[in-house]
Amino acid sequence: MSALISILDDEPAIRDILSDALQEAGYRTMTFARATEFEAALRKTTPDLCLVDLGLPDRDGLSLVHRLALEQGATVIIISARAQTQDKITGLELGADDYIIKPFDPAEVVARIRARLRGPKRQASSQTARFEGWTAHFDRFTLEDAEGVETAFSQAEGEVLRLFLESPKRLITRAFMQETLGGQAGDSFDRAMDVRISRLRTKLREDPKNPRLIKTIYGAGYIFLGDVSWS
Amino acid sequence: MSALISILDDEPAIRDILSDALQEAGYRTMTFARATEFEAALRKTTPDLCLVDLGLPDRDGLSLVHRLALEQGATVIIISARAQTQDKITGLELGADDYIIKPFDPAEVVARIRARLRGPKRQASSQTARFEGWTAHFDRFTLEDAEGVETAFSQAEGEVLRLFLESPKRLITRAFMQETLGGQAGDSFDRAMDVRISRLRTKLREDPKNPRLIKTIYGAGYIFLGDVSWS
DNA sequence: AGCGCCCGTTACAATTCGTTACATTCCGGA
DNA sequence: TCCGGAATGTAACGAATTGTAACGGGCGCT
Repeated sequence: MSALISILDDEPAIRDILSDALQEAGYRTMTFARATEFEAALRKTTPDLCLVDLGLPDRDGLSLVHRLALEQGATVIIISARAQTQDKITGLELGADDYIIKPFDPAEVVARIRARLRGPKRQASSQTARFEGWTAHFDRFTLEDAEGVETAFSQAEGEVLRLFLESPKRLITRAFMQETLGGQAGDSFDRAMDVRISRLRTKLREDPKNPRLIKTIYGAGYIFLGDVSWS
Repeated sequence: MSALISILDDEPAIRDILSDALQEAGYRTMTFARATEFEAALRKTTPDLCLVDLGLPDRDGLSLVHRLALEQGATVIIISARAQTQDKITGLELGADDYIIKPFDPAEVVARIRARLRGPKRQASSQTARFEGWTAHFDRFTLEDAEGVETAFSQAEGEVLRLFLESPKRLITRAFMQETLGGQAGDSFDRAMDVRISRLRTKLREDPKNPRLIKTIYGAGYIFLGDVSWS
């Protein structure tokens, strides 16, 4: 299943252009004309990335961006006709990940979205992460508990763990995981991801009834809780 | 310690402008005129972010970007005079995180760098609300009573609880709840909302005959009583 | 080949949450 | 006050989603 991208713009032509280009590129899209509709949909499904047009008629777009980006931790790209540097700075400061000016080339928008969904970069030197008494050594593929006991984790488990540790306290959708970890997109529902998570939870000694670190969000994805520091 | 930013550009004026603006913004900077110097420095220190000018005299900039971004995992922003869409796409495809066109406004560059460095570290603000001896942890999906005992609540229950806690002591109509929480506004009355509230009341240990916190207004909706303080 | 480990697949159990069914409560009118 | 229909409470059911034990193919190693 590919990543889901929400488009919020009051001009139907813009919505269509973006939606077509993104679907052509293999993404799923949802379009909204008004902020209220968009917010209603947000309660049900969580998009992997939001394209938001500023200058909506029914709401202050910047406050929406702020709520989305900083409070909810979503990935947001602003699309706007306002090309002043100050507008861009304000938008980025409020939490947007990118700021694209109208008129735009759909191909560039797609490229910028790809760059965002590629996932957070890690410093080549950062191969160790500490969190909640654990230490993950990605160079050695081991997980060290508070007492210093090391347990090995495998490649697949490490990919998932790394994804979590790179974006703690943020919702990670199933779609995004498959996109990033390269599970084959397509017909079969991918239970492989569930199994990976299950195995990872076992190594983290999570209580199945009451997971403290990897929390499931029914119908959406997972959230990794816990403060992470890389070194 | 502030983040370290490497600047690679063959024009001294550009290097100075960028370096000054970034230091003004609180970053440490290192500047390089040629790719070879830059690569030599890379072996000693790893910058948190690299600003790379394409069109360097002594090397194909794109291959440098590719090595930096995809192989070494560095965060790279391209600065270039080439404004064609295809150039941007190629740069982003090769692993750059952003692509800024010359001439640029230094303030915008700083804003975009801030947005990049904020990236993976961004955490959803911890959402907790205290009311009448209870503490609701929306980041953890748990409800903590006065003794510190935590009970988990589910996604759907949390949506309703959040709605109440955001508007305490005010009437919340049934219609508003359905619109906001996205239940299909179909033909039939949505009993799902009643059920959600019922389940929530159970977790709040409400006396069914005499609810203290979630009060029903017959024919209208609900009111959440109780003083709420968010943090 | 034989063994062992990784990891996706399958099958089944558990959970979530909307729907249904019925009990209970509310409120206006007789 | 009593009655009846509408509104609300909630237990029970079931479809969809998720957890995980078990199986087996693929691959490297001896």
